[in-house]
Amino acid sequence: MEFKKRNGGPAMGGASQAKKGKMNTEWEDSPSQFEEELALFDEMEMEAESGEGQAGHDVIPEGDLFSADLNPRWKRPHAPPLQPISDTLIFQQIDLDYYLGSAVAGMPGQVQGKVPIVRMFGVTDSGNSVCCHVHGFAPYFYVPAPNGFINAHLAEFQRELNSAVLKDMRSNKDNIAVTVLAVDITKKESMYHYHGNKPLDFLRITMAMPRLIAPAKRLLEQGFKFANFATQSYQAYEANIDFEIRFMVDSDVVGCCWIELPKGKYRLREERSEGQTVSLCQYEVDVAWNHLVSHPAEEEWQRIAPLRVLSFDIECAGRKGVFPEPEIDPVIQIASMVQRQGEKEPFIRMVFTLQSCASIVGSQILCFTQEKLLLQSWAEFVRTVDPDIITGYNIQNFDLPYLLNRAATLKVTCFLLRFIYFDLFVCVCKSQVDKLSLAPEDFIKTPTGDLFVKSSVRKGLLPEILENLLSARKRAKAELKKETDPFKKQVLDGRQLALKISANSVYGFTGAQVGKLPCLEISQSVTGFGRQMIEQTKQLVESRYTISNGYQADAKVVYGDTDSVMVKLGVATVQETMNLGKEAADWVSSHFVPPIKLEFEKVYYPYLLINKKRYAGLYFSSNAEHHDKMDCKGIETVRRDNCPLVANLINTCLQNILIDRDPDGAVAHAKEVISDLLCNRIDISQLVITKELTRTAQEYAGKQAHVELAERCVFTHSTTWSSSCPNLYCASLNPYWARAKLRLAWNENDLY
DNA sequence: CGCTCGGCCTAA
DNA sequence: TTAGTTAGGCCGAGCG
Repeated sequence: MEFKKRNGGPAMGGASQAKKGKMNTEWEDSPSQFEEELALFDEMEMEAESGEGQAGHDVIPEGDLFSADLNPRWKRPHAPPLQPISDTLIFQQIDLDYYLGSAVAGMPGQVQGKVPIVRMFGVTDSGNSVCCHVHGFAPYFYVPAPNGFINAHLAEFQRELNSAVLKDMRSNKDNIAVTVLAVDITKKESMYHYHGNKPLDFLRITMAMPRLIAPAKRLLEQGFKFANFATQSYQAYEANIDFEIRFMVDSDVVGCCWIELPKGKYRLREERSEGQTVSLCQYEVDVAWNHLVSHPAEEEWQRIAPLRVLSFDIECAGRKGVFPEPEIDPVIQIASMVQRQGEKEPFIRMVFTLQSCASIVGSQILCFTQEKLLLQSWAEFVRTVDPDIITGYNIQNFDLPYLLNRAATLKVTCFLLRFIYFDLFVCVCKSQVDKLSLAPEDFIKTPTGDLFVKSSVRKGLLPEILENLLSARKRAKAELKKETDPFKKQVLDGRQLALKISANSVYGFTGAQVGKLPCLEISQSVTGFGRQMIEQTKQLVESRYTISNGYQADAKVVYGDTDSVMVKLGVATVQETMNLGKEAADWVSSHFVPPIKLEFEKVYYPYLLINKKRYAGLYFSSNAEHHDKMDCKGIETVRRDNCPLVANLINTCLQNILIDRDPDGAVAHAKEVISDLLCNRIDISQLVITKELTRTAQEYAGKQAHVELAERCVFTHSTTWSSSCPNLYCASLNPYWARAKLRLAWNENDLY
């Protein structure tokens, strides 16, 4: 479940990112509009419930344990009987992992000892939960077959490798008898480089369990001998593929896709009492890996099952100034909401509190006199609600571990919830050009001198992946256009964005030094092409858009970085600049080989170019009458290693310059701020930003810290004027702690 | 004072 | 066990 793995919330930088335990000493929020809405909601809820004969109160008297009978609506929908012989089982898979377990009778694969079993958790259209055990899939990798290797050698190779791996084991807790399940010969080509479209013999080596892949690879690479073949090193291929991923690729399963188990092709585990089932799911089934059907996420298979999402947040009674510790500080409140995927409102809002608590609008409250009962009861609540997804702000790093540790400290029995806690390119070497007798028109040389064969000779793997991604995005965009349901629209928009990001990231991982598919030639060639294209664009634009060609001004490329160029076209209005910019982009594109093209993106007016990777400007994209925003790149205003005083000052000065067109006003403002600083009229919190400062302030805890910090800041500050450049104004502050150097400099020539 | 280096953060 | 990249600006520290 990806949602659970991630840290929630915005990045705030540094160690203080970790969620703080909250103190319950003060209530700072005043009644808000949100609360009024909740009150309204509550009234409606009351009315609805009284019709069903529900209790009207929302605060449950102290001491009551949560009971599943409290509200039957909270339970997952009843699961109708399932007949594997006549019923097809279809569910959306939301989590996938594997474990080592005993083979199940009637399922394929090894029978003896522990075998790897893939486990999928999912939800049906009717909201019933499914745990599906998938049998018979084993991990494998490849090595090139040595010269002279024939089928008759397979058995000997397998036997030798098997005993080598067995001998290599330090202990054999699982009593593994067989390590190498199979070896067969297949025709394959290495993805790296072009080999003249001639697949070679590779040995596909299937192991009994995933953790045997690494030792087998190591033994083969170190030098392996069998039969009459000399000791040699075998290079392993695809030995670094995670078992889950291997399974997903081979069975066409992708994240959160829909899975179909055809009738008659799976078994239902029924006897709960005999311990057959291992999960709390309503249906627990076994299936052979080659019998499950995975549906590509297109059309109706893009829908989302009615997943149950629990979000929660805990409050601890911390000691003053100390981060709460589960061994000491009690959990005093757990607020939980549960919502079904696709519904607008949560159908459960529950607050579990220690001691009494005022009524909270919109929520039901359970009060406890003992913390132990609170935790026990909440665990029971979660089991009843049976969420598919558990989420919350940083719960993975704070709330969940805290609850588990606290429950252990208090010796709460049955707290341990059954959380799923989730336990190329052508695929050329220069020396090969002669060998494979490639004609010059068969390959191209990139700006970095690397050679790639053209797709007419052999289409690479990466172009294939990219084409698939881009065409899938095209389809998603087309569906988005005709879709009217706003919710489905969101899903489709997310899908097309994800596909775009995936396509862009293809380049990224070829540059990774340690990764699944490193290829420096590709990443360097990509950047090389980028540089070349910028250069070409500059030549083209500056040669065509000139006064002598009848244009208003000589165009000038003012700035460019990696994949973009800023052109000063010299026309009077933003609208004219947009028109000319679009025309120029199309014209330049016509000089590039498709699908490469130059796109018009935006107009900056005015544009303050401070340095490479540092500029600001008013950003116009669609409407020439109004700028969308003041865009700042790389400047103090967007950097987090400056105190707010600096960012605010620079921001105001930029507004003066760009929006008000008043550079003198900017200087005046900067002088005023410096003067305020000198006269100690600046709020110290404007200077507090660095981690060190924040920490120091916490240590002092209280006003005393502010006084001390203020004294030190004023004591250490100094100002300097630059005599050489009247437009450069500089003041440095507190060199010891806060990086608070103010700098404001511009040159009229830099303003476009 | 000027230079280089490492640390940090951003652009793309 | 776990991992996208390079280019580049600015600051502070250390050195001669």
